[in-house]
Amino acid sequence: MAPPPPPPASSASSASSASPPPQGRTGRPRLTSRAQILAAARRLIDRDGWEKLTIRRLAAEAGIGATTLYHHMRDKGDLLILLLNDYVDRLERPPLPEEPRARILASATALHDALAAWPWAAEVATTDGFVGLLDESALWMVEGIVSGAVGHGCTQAQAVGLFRGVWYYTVGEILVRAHSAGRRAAGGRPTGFGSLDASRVPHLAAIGARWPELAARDTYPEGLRALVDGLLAGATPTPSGEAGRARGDAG
Amino acid sequence: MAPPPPPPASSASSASSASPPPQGRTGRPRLTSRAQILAAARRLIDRDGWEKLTIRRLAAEAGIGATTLYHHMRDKGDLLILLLNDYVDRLERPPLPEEPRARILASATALHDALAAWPWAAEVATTDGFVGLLDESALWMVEGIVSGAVGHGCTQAQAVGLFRGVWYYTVGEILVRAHSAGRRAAGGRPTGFGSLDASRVPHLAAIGARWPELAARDTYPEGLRALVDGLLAGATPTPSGEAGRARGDAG
DNA sequence: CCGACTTTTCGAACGCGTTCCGAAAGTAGC
DNA sequence: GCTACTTTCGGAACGCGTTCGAAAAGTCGG
Repeated sequence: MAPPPPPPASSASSASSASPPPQGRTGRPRLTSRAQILAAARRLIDRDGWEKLTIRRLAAEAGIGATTLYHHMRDKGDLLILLLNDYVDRLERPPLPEEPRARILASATALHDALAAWPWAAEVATTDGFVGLLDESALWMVEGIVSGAVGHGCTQAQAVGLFRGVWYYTVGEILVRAHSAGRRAAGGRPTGFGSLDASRVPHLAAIGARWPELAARDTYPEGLRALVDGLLAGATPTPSGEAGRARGDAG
Repeated sequence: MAPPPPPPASSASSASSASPPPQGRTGRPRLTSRAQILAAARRLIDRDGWEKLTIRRLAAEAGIGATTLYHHMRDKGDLLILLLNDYVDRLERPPLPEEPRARILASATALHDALAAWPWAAEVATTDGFVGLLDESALWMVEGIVSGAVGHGCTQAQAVGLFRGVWYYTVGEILVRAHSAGRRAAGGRPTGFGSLDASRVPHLAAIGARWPELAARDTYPEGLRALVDGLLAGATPTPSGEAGRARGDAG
């Protein structure tokens, strides 16, 4: 029954720093470093757009065979996470508020904005253990949410639960936004709103043609506030360790 | 700035009923009906599993050429939505509570459970205008959420906003769950929890190895309740049409 | 110097979703 | 019975992510 969502880990398949083992290594030496591949990927994206980032094109840009790339990364998702860490690394890190609730909201908004500004985030954001694949330089957003929850009096379990709720809501918004934008860029129909049976779905029929207008608004902040307030209200305000663990969580 | 999320429409590219134009039609007559294709798809899924549902295999199962399928549906996403509607049609429709908040929760849970039980939902749930592609026999879940919101005193804008919040949260949970389950089925590493810098991310470091255990719990219901309560609390309780539209929504 | 051993490189191939375009098979008008 | 016209059919091909296996290029122990 319990779904297995993103757990963190220090360094998984895709580490961040280019490990320096050019000394006394056995086997054929590499002709291309990971840094060179990432640089080629950035060049390719800047020049042709991120949807043109394919394995073969990247290999051509880097001047190597396509299959050689698979000795530097497990699959394309790995490459995207590498690029994401690289992108977040360059991001400036704003100061977070001290007040717990404000810190949660600021951290979540930073997380959301980082993903929203990264058009190809949708392709990896739901990877198993995604959060655990982030560099420590990106984990400050997760830390901000968890620390805010703990600072408000949540137990560890409640804090992780709050983060997961925020994560689900955020990643859902990002993915729907990304796919809508993609289709909208293509020649999509305006999705008018035709004949709904008013006796079966009266409220939807009443909204009718207004739906597209209403659904086009950016309601992420309101939803985030509502979610966080609701979760914080359900959390025990006893700041002592694990007390009251039976309340407010899946018992 | 405003993202364009799922708007409904009565019947888009993928209608539900097999239209009956076998009379006086010009052009070459079809050898295969849409119903036959869907039946072949269900057969294929039941026999080999849904991950084996590919265009070519489906064509072979239906006894037609692969490219012929594209005269019956726009693309594979269309096929999946056809199958989803077909699946939801057979679903029993539980009675919904009268009380607005309870109706919202019941409708959202039904939506969530329907998607969660449909393993390939993740591939289409974020399609642009997804909700609008649903048959009326599936829209009762959306109607339940919107009607609950309106019944609580929300304006149309607030009701649509509430639905979108619930939709984002739900689809995020579904997608993360689906991708986690997929990887976990394969030989995934246990995602332990290595060495985090306690001075940079103290709370994450403190949680440490407990994260997987805490993240494995099913916290969807708590998050849903929190989100709905928060959004209802922010909505104006004036049940008169569009009054108070400036409050609680994107002004 | 020479065979193990290890690692990298990459051409060939697979199955995928999808597009192109010519051939086939009907109806409609004459 | 012909000639349009319209629609369906499906083989060929494209680019995609990914796997396989053989060749290449180093280190190491003797």
